[in-house]
Amino acid sequence: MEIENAPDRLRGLPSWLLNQGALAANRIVGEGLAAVGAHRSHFAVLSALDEFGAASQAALGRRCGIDRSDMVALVNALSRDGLVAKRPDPADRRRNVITLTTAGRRRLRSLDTVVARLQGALVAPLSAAERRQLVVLLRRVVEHHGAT
Amino acid sequence: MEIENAPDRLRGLPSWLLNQGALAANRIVGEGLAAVGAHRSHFAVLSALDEFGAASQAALGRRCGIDRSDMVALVNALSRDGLVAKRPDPADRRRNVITLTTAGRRRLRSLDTVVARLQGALVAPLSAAERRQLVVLLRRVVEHHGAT
DNA sequence: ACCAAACGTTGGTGCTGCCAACGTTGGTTC
DNA sequence: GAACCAACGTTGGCAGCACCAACGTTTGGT
Repeated sequence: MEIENAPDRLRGLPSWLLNQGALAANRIVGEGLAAVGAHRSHFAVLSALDEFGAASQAALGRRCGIDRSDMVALVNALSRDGLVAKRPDPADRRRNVITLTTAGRRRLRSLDTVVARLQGALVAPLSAAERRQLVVLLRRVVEHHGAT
Repeated sequence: MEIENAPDRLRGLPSWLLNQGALAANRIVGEGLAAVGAHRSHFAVLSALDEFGAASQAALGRRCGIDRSDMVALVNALSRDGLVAKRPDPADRRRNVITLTTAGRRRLRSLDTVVARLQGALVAPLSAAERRQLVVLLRRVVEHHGAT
C-alpha cells in the first residue's frame, strides 16, 4: 500500500506485522515467480513431490496447506506443462498418483534459485543471523497453530 | 488449513512462514474481534485517531494501510455505531474530518485488552523476550517495504 | 485564469482460502 | 455378503481482502 506514520499500537502488534509482512512477501515472491511463468503454489507442490516422492492430490494438499479442491486445477496446470504426471492409482482407484517428471525436477531446481533470490529481497534489511532467527520464531508460531 | 509434514523448502521459507502466520493471525484476531462485534480495521482506525487526533479519511487510510475507497464504508460503520464523528472540513471542503467520540475512546480501551489477549494466543509458544524480538525483526522487514 | 493534484465516493476486479455436495471407491463391522 | 462410514477427485460457489479506475468537487500553485 504505502503506509506513513502507522500508529504505535499497530507497529507493535504481531498480527498486524504478520499481515503487512505477508502482503510484501506475496507481492515480491508473486511477481518474481510470475516473471518466470510460475506461481507460489507451483513451487510448493513441486517441493513436496521432490522431498516426499509421488503422492495423491489430497496428500499434497495436506502437506502444502492447499485445499484439495484447489489442488485440482493446480495439478492439471502442472501436468499440462509436463512438470508432473497424473495417473490413476491402480492400488486405490479413488486416488491419483502425482509424479514429478524430469522436466519438473529441472524446473524446481530453476525455481529454487529464483525463490532464494526473492527471499533475499524480502528480508534484505536483516543480517544472516537475524534471518535465521526470524525463521525460527515464525516456525514456532506457525507450527503451534496446526502445521507439523 | 491443517498442515502435516510440510516440505523443508517451505518450512524454511520466510515468505511461506509469513503467509501461514498471517493466516493464523487473521483467524485468531478476526474471530476474537468478531465475537465482540468489532473488526481488525476498526481497531486500526480507532488507534490512528487516538494517537494522532482527528484526521481526514485519506490520512487515516495512509496511516493504517487501508485504501481510501475501502475507508468509506469503514468510517460510515464506525460513525453509525457512534464511535466516530464524520463532518465536512470547513477549512478544506474536499475533506471529511473524522473525530474520535467518547464512546469511541471507551471502545478502543475495551478493544485494547481484547487485542492484547489475542496477541498472546497468537504468539503463545514464544517467551516474552522472543515475542519482542519477533516484533523487532518483523518491523524492520515491514518498514523496509514501504511502511514508516 | 488555468492546470494539476487531492479528496470522497461508487463500482468493479482478481486472488485466495474455504465450504458443500456429488459420485466413486475402500475399509470396517455385523 | 450387507450396511455403513470415510476418503478421494471434482465441480461450483462464497466471502474477504487488497487494489484500481473513474467521476465530480475543491484546493493550491503558476
